[in-house]
Amino acid sequence: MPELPEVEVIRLGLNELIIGKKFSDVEFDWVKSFPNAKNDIKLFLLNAKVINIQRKGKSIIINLSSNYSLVIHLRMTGQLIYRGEDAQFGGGHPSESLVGNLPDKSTRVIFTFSDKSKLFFNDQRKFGWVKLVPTSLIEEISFYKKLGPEPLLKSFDAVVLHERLLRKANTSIKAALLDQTVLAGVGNIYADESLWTAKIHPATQVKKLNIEETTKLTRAIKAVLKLSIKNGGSTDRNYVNARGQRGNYLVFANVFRLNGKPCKRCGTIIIKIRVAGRGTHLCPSCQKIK
DNA sequence: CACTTGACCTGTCCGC
DNA sequence: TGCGGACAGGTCAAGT
Repeated sequence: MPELPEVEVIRLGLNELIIGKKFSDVEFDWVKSFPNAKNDIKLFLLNAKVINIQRKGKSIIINLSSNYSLVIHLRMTGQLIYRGEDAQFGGGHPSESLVGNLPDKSTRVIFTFSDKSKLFFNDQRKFGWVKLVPTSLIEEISFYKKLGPEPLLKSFDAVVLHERLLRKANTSIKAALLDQTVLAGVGNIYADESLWTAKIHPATQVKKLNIEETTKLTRAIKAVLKLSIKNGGSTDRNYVNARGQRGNYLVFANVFRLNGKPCKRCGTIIIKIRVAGRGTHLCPSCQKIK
């Protein structure tokens, strides 16, 4: 669920909250949530300071003064929540947080900074992970080697998307958009929203798209992602930002989770089908299969 | 080789 | 009320 906009909103929050802070302790009980921690944390995490925070696709990279980096993937249900030193509720605004006292039963890793504030990695379904890797080796991570272009860069345009789609000619456009090697950061919510905006049926074979449709789709992807970031991302089930607050994008959603409701463009009832093994929402009038 | 399916997990919801 | 099963959907490994 955390897709590009949600991860970007977390990054922006962490940028305000933890830059310059020094790690003083780390605790974890679920080994798979922090698989390589044992070997390296004492030398390269404790006493290291946070230099800056990046995002690549749906992952977060916290660069440290030790020339190591924490690489974090939230997968389905991961959360990164900062709490100030003065309260478990954090920041003195418990009512703003969707999350109660921390740690709770889905807390997997607890980072403590030297000022006693904490960063909690919560992950109900345990699919997410934190890894500590040398900063110089980040580009060698196989996931990053294969990762497609960032859709919000100016350099990402219809020509680039068309090129990336060439080797996926026989699959559906929805499967292609979800494929992180085609482009980075789009997941189920924004794939459905972008395809509705561009008036393309999600099951359309990639090779049947013309340049006009690819251009519309490129614009739609950028617009949808930007609107979501502006509104704090999508809280479908349990996404929260670094302050534990929910996002508001789904107020603006046009199809996602709106099956049974009228299409905002034409009034036809939105349906939910399965495409590429995923729940897929579309307007059967606006988005015709070719 | 391209593409699909299953595994990884837990919580929620639905039908019986 | 309890219980089994479907479902949620990101990524990798295994299978077709």
